[in-house]
Amino acid sequence: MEIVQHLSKEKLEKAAFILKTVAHPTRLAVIDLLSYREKMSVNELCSVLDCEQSLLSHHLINMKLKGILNSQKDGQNVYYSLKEKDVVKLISCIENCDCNM
Amino acid sequence: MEIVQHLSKEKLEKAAFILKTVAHPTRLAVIDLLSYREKMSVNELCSVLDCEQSLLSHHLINMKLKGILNSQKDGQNVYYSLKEKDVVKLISCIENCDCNM
DNA sequence: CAAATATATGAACATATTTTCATGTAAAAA
DNA sequence: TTTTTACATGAAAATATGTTCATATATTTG
Repeated sequence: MEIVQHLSKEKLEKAAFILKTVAHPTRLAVIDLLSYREKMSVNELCSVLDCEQSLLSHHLINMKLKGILNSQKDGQNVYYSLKEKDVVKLISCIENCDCNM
Repeated sequence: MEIVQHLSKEKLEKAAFILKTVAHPTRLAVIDLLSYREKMSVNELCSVLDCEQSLLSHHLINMKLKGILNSQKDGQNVYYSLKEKDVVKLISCIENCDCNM
């Protein structure tokens, strides 16, 4: 009886890495919003999400760094958009789960 | 121009919560293994995953607590199985993502 | 019953993540 | 050209998570 893992250590680490950068209410909300609106400025996101500017900035920059978001400067504004659109699927995927809390 | 979030704070928090408990290489590996094998004992998981017993136990109990796993004692062994099978989808879902690292 | 095996537990420690706050920079407006 | 607006940055503080280690408990075996 031989049991082997079929997912490599690298794949597991990459998957965990992506999941971790998504696993936060604010960041999920950003992803969700950007799945409906092509792009949004930091300010717009700030007010919709009711999140402090600096904190949101940290989140956005982090998500960009990790390949999930894109940013594009236009005048004073910086518009963020989804780079990795597949992450949106994670949301609908998780909505079916019925885990305890 | 009115922008609203369509996901409630509760939904976002629940989703982030589940994603967080999944977002770890070892825990992902457990989920993956249990998607192929109905159930596995702590010992089996330990050796396949090459993970220290106590550490794995902590992970398993945590996942059980959070509604992802089930456990069932049989003699000296404790068999863990997937309770929330939908989480398996997260793995294939994430495998398509192409984020930077 | 003593020893061995399988698992759990909890505290201490290490590390990582999140949040806050004060301040910096660049563009636009007054 | 000062002020305002939008955003970024970085360090400190707060919090959460992961890991280790020593030990406990239950079950089985000799």
